[in-house]
Amino acid sequence: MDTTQRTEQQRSADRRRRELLEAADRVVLRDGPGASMNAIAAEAGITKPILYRHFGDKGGLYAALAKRHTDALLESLRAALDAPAERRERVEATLDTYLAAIEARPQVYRFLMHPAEGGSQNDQGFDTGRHSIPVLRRMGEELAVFIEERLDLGPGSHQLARVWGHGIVGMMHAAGDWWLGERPCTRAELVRSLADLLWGRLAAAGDRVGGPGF
Amino acid sequence: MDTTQRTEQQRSADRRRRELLEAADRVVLRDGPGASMNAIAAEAGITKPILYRHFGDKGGLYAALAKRHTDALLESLRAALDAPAERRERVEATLDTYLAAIEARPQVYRFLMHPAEGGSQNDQGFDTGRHSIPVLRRMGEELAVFIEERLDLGPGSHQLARVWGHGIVGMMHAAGDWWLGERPCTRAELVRSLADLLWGRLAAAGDRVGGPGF
DNA sequence: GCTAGCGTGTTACTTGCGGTAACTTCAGTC
DNA sequence: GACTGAAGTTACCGCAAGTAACACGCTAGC
Repeated sequence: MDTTQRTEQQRSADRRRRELLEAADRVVLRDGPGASMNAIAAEAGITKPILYRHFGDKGGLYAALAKRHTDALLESLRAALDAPAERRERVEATLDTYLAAIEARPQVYRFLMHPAEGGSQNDQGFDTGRHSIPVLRRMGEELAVFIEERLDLGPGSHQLARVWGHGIVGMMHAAGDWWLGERPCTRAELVRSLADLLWGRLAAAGDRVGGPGF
Repeated sequence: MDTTQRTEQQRSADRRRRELLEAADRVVLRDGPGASMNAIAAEAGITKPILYRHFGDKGGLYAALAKRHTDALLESLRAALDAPAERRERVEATLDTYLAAIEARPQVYRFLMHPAEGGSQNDQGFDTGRHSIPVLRRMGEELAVFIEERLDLGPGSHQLARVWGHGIVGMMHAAGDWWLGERPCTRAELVRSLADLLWGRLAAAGDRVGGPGF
C-alpha cells in the first residue's frame, strides 16, 4: 500500500504549511494586517503561487493564521474560566486574560479583529470574505456553552446563554478595543468596571441629583 | 463683496455633494459594501475624479456616507434613551431601537459595521483607513456621556461611564450581529435577554445542580 | 539506464482596484 | 470677445489578488 508514502508526503506538506504560517505570522506582526501575499511569500523565501496552492486564497491563509491564535487565546480563556474560585473572581480573571492577551500582542489583535486596515498605501483587506470576525463568534459560542452548562437559568436557558455569550464577548471586545486605543486607565480598573457592569451596578445606581434620571 | 457668490457656489457644491452621496447610497444598498468608486461614479452619471474632488479619497466618501446614517441612528437612540419612563424600560427601548434599525436595513448595517466584506469578486474594503468602525466609537462615547450625566456612580464616575458606554454598545453590537445572522429568537426576546444581563442576572443566577458551578 | 509521473518551484501574465495628471468644455465676468 | 475657474473627461500609474504555463528534482516502473 501507499499509506506510508502518503503519510510521508502528508507530513512533509504539513511541515511546510507550518513553516509558511510562521513566516506569515512574522510578516503580519511586522507589517500589520495589510501584509501582502507577495511580502509573506518573500519572507518564507518562496513565491506567491505556492501560498495559493497551500491555502487556496488569501482568505484561506487568513483563516489558518487566525485559527492558530484563536485556539491559543481560547485555551487561556477556558483555563481562567475553569479555575477554582468564586464566580466573580473567575469572570474578572477571564476578562483580565483577554485584555492581557490583546495588550501583550496588539499586532496580532489588530490582525484578528480588524483584518482590513492596511498599513501600506493601499487598503486591501485581509478579510476571509465570509463571516464577520470569526474570532468573536467562536468566543461567543464557547462562552454560551459554558454558561449554559454551569448556570441554572430556568426556562429558555439555551437562548439566554447564547445571547449572553455573544453579548459579553462583544462587551469585552468593544471595551478592550477602546481601551487599547486610548489607555484611559489600568487594566485592573477596566476589569473591575466591566465586572461591575455585569454585576448589575447599572441597574442599582442612583439617579444623579438634579438630573432627569436614567 | 463676493460673499453671495461664494455662498452660491457653496450651495451648488453642497447640492452636488448630496446628490453624489445619494447615488453612493443606492450603490452600496444594491452592491453591498464592496461597491467600487467606478460603480458609484457610474450610478451618479459621472466619472471617478469628480468623486475624488468632492471626497478626497475613498475613506472620505465612506466617512461622509457613514456620518449620514450614523447621525440618523444616533438621533433615534437619543430619543429612546430620553423618553419619560422607568430606566429599565428606556434601556429596553434603546436596545430595541438599535435592533429594529439594523433589522430594517441590513445592507446599511453591513456597510457601516463590516465595511470590508466585498460582494464582488475582489474584496477591496470600504474602510476609512483609520479608526475601527467609527460608528461604534461614536455610540459608545455618546452613551458614556449620557450615563455620566444621568447616573450617580460615585468616585471614578467618569472612567466608569466611559467603560460602560463602550461596553454596552459592544454588547449590543455583537449580540445584534449574531442575531441578525442566525435569527434564533424574536427581537423582543433578545432585548429582554440583554436587559436581563445588564440587570445583573448573570451574578444572581444559581449554579447548575451537579455541575462545578460558575 | 531511461522515461513517466508528480510535487515543488518559478516567471510572466491578467484583471481590477484606488488614485492622479493632463486635457477639454462651458458658465459667468471685465 | 478674451479671461478665469469650476466641472468633467480620457488615459494613465502603481499595486494587489489570483492564475497559466513552463522548469527542476525525485521516486517508480520497465
